[in-house]
Amino acid sequence: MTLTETEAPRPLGRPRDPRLDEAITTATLELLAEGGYGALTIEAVATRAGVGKATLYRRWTGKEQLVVDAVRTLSEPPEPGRQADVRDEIVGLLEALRRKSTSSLAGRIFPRLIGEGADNPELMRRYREQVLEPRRDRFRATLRRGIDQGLIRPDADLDHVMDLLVGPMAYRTLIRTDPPPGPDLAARIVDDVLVALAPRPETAPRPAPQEDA
Amino acid sequence: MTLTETEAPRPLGRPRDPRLDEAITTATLELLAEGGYGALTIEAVATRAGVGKATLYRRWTGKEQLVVDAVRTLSEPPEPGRQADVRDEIVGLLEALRRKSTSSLAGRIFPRLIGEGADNPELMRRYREQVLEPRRDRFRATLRRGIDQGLIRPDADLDHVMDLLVGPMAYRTLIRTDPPPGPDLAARIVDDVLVALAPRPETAPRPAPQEDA
Amino acid sequence: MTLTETEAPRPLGRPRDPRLDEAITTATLELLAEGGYGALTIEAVATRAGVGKATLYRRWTGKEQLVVDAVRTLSEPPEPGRQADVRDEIVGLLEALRRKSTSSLAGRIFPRLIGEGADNPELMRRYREQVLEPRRDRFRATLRRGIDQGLIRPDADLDHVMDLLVGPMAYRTLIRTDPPPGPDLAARIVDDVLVALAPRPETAPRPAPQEDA
Amino acid sequence: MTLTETEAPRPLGRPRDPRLDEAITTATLELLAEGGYGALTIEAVATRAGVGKATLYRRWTGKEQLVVDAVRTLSEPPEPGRQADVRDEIVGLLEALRRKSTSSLAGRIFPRLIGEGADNPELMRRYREQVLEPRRDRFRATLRRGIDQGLIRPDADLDHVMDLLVGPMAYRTLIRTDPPPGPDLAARIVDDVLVALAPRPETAPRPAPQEDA
DNA sequence: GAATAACCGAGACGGTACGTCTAGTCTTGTG
DNA sequence: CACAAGACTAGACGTACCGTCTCGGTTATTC
Repeated sequence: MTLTETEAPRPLGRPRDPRLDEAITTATLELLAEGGYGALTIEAVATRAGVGKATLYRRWTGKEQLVVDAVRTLSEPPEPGRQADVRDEIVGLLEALRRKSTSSLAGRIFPRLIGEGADNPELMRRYREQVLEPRRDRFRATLRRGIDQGLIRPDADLDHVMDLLVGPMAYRTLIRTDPPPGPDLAARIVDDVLVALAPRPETAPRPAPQEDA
Repeated sequence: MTLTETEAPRPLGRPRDPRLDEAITTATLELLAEGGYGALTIEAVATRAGVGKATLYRRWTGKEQLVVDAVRTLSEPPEPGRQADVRDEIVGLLEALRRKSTSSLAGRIFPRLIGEGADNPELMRRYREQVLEPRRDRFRATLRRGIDQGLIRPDADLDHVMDLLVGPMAYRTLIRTDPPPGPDLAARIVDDVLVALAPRPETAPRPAPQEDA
Repeated sequence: MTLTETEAPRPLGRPRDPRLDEAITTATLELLAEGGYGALTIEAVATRAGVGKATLYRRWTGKEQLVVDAVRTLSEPPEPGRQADVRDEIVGLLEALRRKSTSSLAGRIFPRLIGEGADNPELMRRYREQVLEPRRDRFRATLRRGIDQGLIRPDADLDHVMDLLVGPMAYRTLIRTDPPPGPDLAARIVDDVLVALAPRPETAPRPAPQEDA
Repeated sequence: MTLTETEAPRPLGRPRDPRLDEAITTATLELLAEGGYGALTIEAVATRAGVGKATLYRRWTGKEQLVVDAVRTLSEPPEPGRQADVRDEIVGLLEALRRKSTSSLAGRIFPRLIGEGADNPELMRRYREQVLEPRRDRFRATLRRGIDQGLIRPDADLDHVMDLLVGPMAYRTLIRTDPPPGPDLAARIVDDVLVALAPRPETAPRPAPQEDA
């Protein structure tokens, strides 16, 4: 049974040189590191990569797409190491986010993507799928272990939980950047939020607002 | 006692036409609304405002400053109405943020500012001082009332509390924009977070993580 | 005695497809006719001929050579028909030149060759040898008949005579193109010039310039 | 009676710097002299003239117009000196044409203009009006003196006469460039052609072609 | 009321990057 | 080897903005 399946139709002509992808991506990241987004021009990337501009436009439609791809290769391993203690693992994930955002190149590029994304839904979609979602999957698995261990209510909406945990950290690294968030922030966020998420059947989740009316 | 004090030195020459500030700001906002940040060029602003480019550069040093100022005039009233119930008032403040971010012009401009700000600390500083801080002051006053009413622990770090409340909302409107946050999000955040902030002397703030070791 | 002589060394591999020469030449002429020299790009020729660019460069070194060859095939028959009257035959040759220059594709291409030739002696040489000289040979034969018939002085420099006859026509079709030369121009040139070339032993060819000295 | 007339409306804004016209023209001619038409790129002209590309495009619509203007300034004085003898003066004019065409920069540029002109009537028109016609006016005046002195028939069509004289020289400098025309060519052309143009009431202008029938 | 000084609209200026196009070469698989 | 397809480097094209400068001309204050 020789199922031919889809079988890539093998395009005609000279195939694209796969090494150029890397040369271009590297040049992109170098330029970003050296001069920020403002110094990232297509012409500079092409020159630094030793590549014609046409080669660049053949593979990416513009600067933003190029940056997304470059950043993706940069941010592959979101693995903070598996911890025995789920709470510590969550802290580790948040702390990894802080370190990445405050120190590295990614910390300069990420806000740009947010900015571009506001007028460019396609860019945002690609970023979400290729960068954000893989990380969220990783995070979600950890939270599931938290449920198994009785740390988190079994009926909790894990997406919402992630919003509560990641949101404050993102806010402090992107928007309220001054004073810069310290290394204890992750633990503070986790401890505060986990209180609310703890399985506590005997406590009313909402402390009677009518006392104020 | 007529203290002359600093007394503006009264500059020589023809004074600046104050109406032009408004014309320029209006043109800026219109262009942003029509074509996004990419369509916002100094030349287009000048043409639309019926003004020479020099007049623009006489008053602002560049595009970013112009945008910050324009946005500031746009976002003056952060007043969601004073509520009797503090909890409802906090929900109102967060919901106002969501509505602003998801619907209006500001929702397109704000991410751009974040992006520009990453490489432009001066821009970020101005934005923080002129837009962010006034809103935080407003929010902080509300939280103080929450302490007075016994809703929030008296020793809570209010800046941190704001991070916990605003962070998730910002995260959902800026970064994890899909699916878009709904009108119930503000209440969910507030209810979850306030549990953790409630004055609860008899409860350990951290629910014994050793059960997992 | 089978003398092997030069005996083409019979190249290895697949032989060149002779039909492609024609396909390329045809495509070249079509493009010239449609959009002029500016529309004649190597890529367009290759596409139209259904041929790879390499095939083109394998046979011609560049655009100019290609055009020369294409024009040559176009302008093969310079035969205006043999006339009994030599004077009429000369008129016919000049008139053929006028018609060719003012009406056809060649009239657009020929000036280009002149232009390219100024910086490209090799091109000019090929053009001269392959297009010009054959026509001059034809013309020269007619003039020889003119000498035989007593129309032209036997000691006349026929190359110079051709310059005197062809020059004015070329000038009117290439340079002083406005107003465009009419069908009577050939006869006017021939009649005027032949006066000077007539065998007239009793007349001094040069009307005594010493009267002015 | 204050006739307002047309009165140039005095354009708004900063006036164009007239020195740049010259800088650009000079750069154009230098580049043409150094590398021929192929080396003449708009970018090179702008760089050499120390000028932005926009400045160039503000004043000329393209490369051809720029070249025409540059050539015009180059070829202003077509004055070979007024000779007592009209015949010598005509020889001088033709010889000046030969020298210009075979030696100088103009000799490289002129053929290019012919080439471009074939597909670019507007360019040809400008060239004719700004370069050619002034020279022809000069030539025509000389021919009129020739009529006055009895050298040329009073009823001669002077435009046609110029074609007969200039045509052969142009042909030898532009098209049949090999062998290159020598310094005696002008005299040969003039002497031959003037025979045909001489006032000769007693001679039939056409030497009986019926002898050949 | 004349001088002075800064304002104003218009638009030229040197630069820089854009995205497209073509030239001429190189690299695939196929014949 | 030839061939079609098309990737590749190089670099010019003409356009768009940037931020500055230079005009003629307009308000204000100061002498």
